[in-house]
Amino acid sequence: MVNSRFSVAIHILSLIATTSDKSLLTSDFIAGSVNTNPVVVRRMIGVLKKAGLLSSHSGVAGYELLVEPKKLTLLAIYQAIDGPEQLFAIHDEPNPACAVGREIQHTLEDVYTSIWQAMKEQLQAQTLQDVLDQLRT
Amino acid sequence: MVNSRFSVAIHILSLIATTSDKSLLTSDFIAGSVNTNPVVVRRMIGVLKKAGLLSSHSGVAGYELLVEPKKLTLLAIYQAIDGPEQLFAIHDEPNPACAVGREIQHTLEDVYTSIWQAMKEQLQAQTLQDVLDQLRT
DNA sequence: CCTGTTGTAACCATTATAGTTACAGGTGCA
DNA sequence: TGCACCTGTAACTATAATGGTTACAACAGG
Repeated sequence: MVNSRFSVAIHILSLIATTSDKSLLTSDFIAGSVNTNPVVVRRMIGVLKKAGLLSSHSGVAGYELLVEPKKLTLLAIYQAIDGPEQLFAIHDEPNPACAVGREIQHTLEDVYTSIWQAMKEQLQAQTLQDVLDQLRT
Repeated sequence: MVNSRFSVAIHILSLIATTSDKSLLTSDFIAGSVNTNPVVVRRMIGVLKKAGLLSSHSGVAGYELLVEPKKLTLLAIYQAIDGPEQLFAIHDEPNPACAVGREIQHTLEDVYTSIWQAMKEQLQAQTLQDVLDQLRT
């Protein structure tokens, strides 16, 4: 299982998108909703900020989305947090003296690339707005 | 990134499928190709055996596939090794007092389920035989 | 100036992973 | 029968990832 950063990132962005009073949006408040430590939130926000998804100002509460929820695909979020494109690790240095060992890495990469492509399509097809819509129902 | 067990499992099964002299197939030999420890191989083989994909006999060298490579989908292998169906962890106990916190888990599960379905289709579409064919080229 | 906030570095506890040692017990051959 | 070789499995270890935590410098605004 991959880590929970993608889940946390979506949670944070959803919270920012749905909170109209931006002054409420402190890392402490967000951490309370996510149920984690404020530093974990600030760390994640730093990453999302670097990717251009939101803005923040040192010393002052309030985060703002820089991309409309409708235009923010889950893929963009995934890439912002540098989610892995190779989902499965390939064991190091199989024996090149063996016919299978020599070619297995390349073959597995092809298999995993096809899986990643399928995943990517799913991530591309869903936006933060879709998530927000589901939250409301 | 998920662990390398899926990769190792495919490597092991490929090796068994392509080695005609079954008496060569000791955990030591396989470990040499995978480049790991024989115990790691025997452990993995134990899992694959439990899933009915191959047979082995205590004390005697030689493993045999119990399913034709053409009929052995990567999905079956994936399920044999108990690969995760939830690829992304969802953070525990978001705050139920918050509108987002209350619903986010359920929403994320839906998102991740759609991703898993897409992955599943890819895994279902490829067989061990496809892997073997790619190894030869 | 003081309070509350962000941004970061540093550190820690927990867990997963895979490698390793060790050994009991089966197999088959000299 | 004894030996060499194998499987199966338990137990332990080193390493790395993850997420939580403490600490603090710097900033903003009343």
